[in-house]
Amino acid sequence: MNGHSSRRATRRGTPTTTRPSPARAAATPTPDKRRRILDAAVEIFAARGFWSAKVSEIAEAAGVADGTIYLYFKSKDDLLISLFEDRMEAVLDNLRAALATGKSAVERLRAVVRLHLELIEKYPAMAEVVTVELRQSAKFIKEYSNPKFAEFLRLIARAVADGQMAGELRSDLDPPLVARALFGALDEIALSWLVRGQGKVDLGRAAEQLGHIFIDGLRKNGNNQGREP
Amino acid sequence: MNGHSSRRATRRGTPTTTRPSPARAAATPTPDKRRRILDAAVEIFAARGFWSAKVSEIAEAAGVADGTIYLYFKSKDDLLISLFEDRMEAVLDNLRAALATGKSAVERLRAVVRLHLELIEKYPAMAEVVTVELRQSAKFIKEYSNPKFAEFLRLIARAVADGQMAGELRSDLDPPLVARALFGALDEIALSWLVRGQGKVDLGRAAEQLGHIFIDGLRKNGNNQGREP
Amino acid sequence: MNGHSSRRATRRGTPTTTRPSPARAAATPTPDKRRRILDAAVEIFAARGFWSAKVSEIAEAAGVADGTIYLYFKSKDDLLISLFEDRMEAVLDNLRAALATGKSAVERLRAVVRLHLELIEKYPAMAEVVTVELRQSAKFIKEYSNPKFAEFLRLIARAVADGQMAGELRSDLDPPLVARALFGALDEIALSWLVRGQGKVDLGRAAEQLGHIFIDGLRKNGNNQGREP
Amino acid sequence: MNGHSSRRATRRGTPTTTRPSPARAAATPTPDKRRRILDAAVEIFAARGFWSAKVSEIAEAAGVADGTIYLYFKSKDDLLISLFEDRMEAVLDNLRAALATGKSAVERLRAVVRLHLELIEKYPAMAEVVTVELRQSAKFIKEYSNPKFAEFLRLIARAVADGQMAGELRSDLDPPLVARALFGALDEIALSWLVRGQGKVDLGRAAEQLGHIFIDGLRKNGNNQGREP
DNA sequence: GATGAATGAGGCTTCATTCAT
DNA sequence: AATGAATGAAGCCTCATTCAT
Repeated sequence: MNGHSSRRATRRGTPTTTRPSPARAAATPTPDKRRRILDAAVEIFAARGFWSAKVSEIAEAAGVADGTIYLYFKSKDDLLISLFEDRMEAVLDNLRAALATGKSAVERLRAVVRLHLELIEKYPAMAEVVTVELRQSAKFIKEYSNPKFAEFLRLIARAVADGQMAGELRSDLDPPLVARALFGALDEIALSWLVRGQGKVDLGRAAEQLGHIFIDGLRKNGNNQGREP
Repeated sequence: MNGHSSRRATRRGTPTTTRPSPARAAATPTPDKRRRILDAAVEIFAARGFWSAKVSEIAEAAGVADGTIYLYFKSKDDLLISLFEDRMEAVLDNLRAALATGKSAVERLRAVVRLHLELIEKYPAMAEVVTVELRQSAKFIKEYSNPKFAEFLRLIARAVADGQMAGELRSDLDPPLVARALFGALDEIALSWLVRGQGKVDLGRAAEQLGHIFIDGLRKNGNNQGREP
Repeated sequence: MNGHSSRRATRRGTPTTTRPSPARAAATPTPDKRRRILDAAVEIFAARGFWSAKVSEIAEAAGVADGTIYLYFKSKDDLLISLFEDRMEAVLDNLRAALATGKSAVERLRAVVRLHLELIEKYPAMAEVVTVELRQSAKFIKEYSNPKFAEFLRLIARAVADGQMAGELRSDLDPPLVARALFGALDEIALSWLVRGQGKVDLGRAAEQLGHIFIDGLRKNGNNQGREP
Repeated sequence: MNGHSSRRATRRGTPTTTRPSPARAAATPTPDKRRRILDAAVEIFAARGFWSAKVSEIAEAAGVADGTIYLYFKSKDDLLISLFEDRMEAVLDNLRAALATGKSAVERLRAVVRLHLELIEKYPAMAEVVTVELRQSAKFIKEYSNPKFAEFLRLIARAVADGQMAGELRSDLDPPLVARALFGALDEIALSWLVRGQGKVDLGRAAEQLGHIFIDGLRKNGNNQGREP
């Protein structure tokens, strides 16, 4: 999120302020054009999907000329990749915050679920891109290794492993697999919320229930004693 | 999926020749062209993704002319939709078989997980399309209601509800939400298996663990008594 | 000229007659589309130069759709290359005819000059492309070896060598260098005729004089005895 | 060469600094920017051809900003034209020197050939531009009259005419045509040397032989008595 | 004068779809 | 029904040129 300047396209450096005069906060000629393009791109990609989105639409939404996009990104593909990395950073920050929350593993995992869905709720376009477009075509799933997403899974897996070592969680389960299952569940819930139109699904309640499912399971009279009404 | 291809129709029976020129060898008797096209489409869509796949590639793989595809499908979009519905029928059959398996709700859900992953393992291209392309661009998630997939979720949700009514499963959870969570988890596992290259992930073991997670939860000393080593 | 089918672009073969019925000379659906495109291309390239020529202009001049060009040629570059090879074949045929003409080396070389300029006069657009565009940018002079042109020079050089061995021509001169010098002179004359607008320069007279220069030299009272008025 | 054209008023006098910032190290005193741009342009045009060359490449090679080029030249076209005129001046100077050399017409023409090829050898990039790019697209051959080149041909033609009037050269040949033929031969030799990579062709020997061809012709026992080994 | 970020018109090329055979 | 050559709309990207600083 912060300072992810990767993938500059032209030989010219970042279009920073022409003159770096000390007390010059505003009036920069092109303050954050890259950011404006990224922000426009999330919206357009979310609304129309990567393949249907036209570069010129993004340019228009960003309030720049078509060609300007290519001063900041090598290609339309590069724009999507950069967008992933940029937004995944926010997702990761959110995840890290969730994992820093509680004391017990159980509490931390519940927080992961809750905060992730809250993030989705707050930034639906970002969610759309990260959730839907992420799975996209071979081009981006197979040929692009997606390190940020790998990090996402790794953090969850580590939290699970910690819980196992602390004796809180059963240890006969693969942490990476648990991480994938949890992410898959979260992602599917998010997708249904995005697609159904936000309103038919209550993400807050969904978070609570997802916690129950993963922590205590579906079986009656299990870990969930005392929680049933 | 088995009758592959040929690239040129093997004639048989009546001389379908457009114009009865004497020695006409390639007259194409049109046996099951639609099926051949669908079979070719799964492979191509799975390998290259919907947007990158070219109609002519599918035609070539199916052993028909480009134009022939349009005798059976209205458009490339329609081909994808038809493909979904066709393959989802197989997925649904598989699901129905799973739900008819055991006696208890718990057993049935475990079977769902196991059989679904077995199906994935058996037909990776189909899985690729159903799993990855399904999420595809807004075009198909938003504008197309996808009735087969809805049926898929409904069947699982009903099984959960049945388990709740039978007192086997805790009843404070929304069956539809549980269905989505379970599907999401399954789907993500499937995806990782598809993408990682089959071999690094053991789907059989994954099925078993997914069952534990959903039925008994992650918490130690919960429903899972007696199962830990 | 004859049968130079090189560089077919698509996977489909040469769009030959649909049905090769024996006595079928006319009515071929796409008889010579490739030829029509090449013919249009000479005109457009000659008139505007390769870089300024637009593919759509060529398509229009050929009476085909833009995309059709790409059924026959891989790219605009390929179109130019193919054009060279096609027209150089005509130039080579012409050269071969010239070299087969007379008995003595001197007569043959005079014929080369005369027939070459006659060809230029007859097909100015072809000449423009072969003469001007041939020299073009690095792309086509350096990266493309231009075998037909090499053949052109080789044939002249061989004729010179033959003349030397026959004792007709002085033997202290490099045949390849003589070939280049002769071609350069011819080419420059052609160019000036093309550029000046045909009419100010009399190519017939030019041919005669070029013959004198190369065969007998500029010096007075030399080989040219008896020819001065 | 000197004082050419300018296309932009050269200012003088007042301190040109935009803002008199104290420690401005790279204020570029604008010494000879125009020359630096031209020098960079020869190299770039020679290496990549006019149409492939990018203005920004030239700017970079010249060590100036893109926009600066437009302070000295109206357009990319104008830059090429100016470059021609600039370098042709050098070529003309060289030609004038050659023509001032010997006493007899024959000696002067031999000197023209020799000195021209020596110039080519010394400044290949210049030669590339003058030789290859000169012929370039209709845009520059047809719409631009190229006065310097006309002067080049005129000087040679005049030398030929002088030789004819002095009785040294045969007078049944058109001096302008002889000039074109000689230039064409020279140019083709130069081109082959440029393209073949310098080394495979010996320009010194080529000059000597070209002299023989043009002065004495190819025919044995002609003007060239006593010169054959 | 100098800069270089921004512009935006324009071209090559792709590919879903059509239709004469 | 089947073919596959032809179509032509549309999009990504380039790059000469401008202009605010």
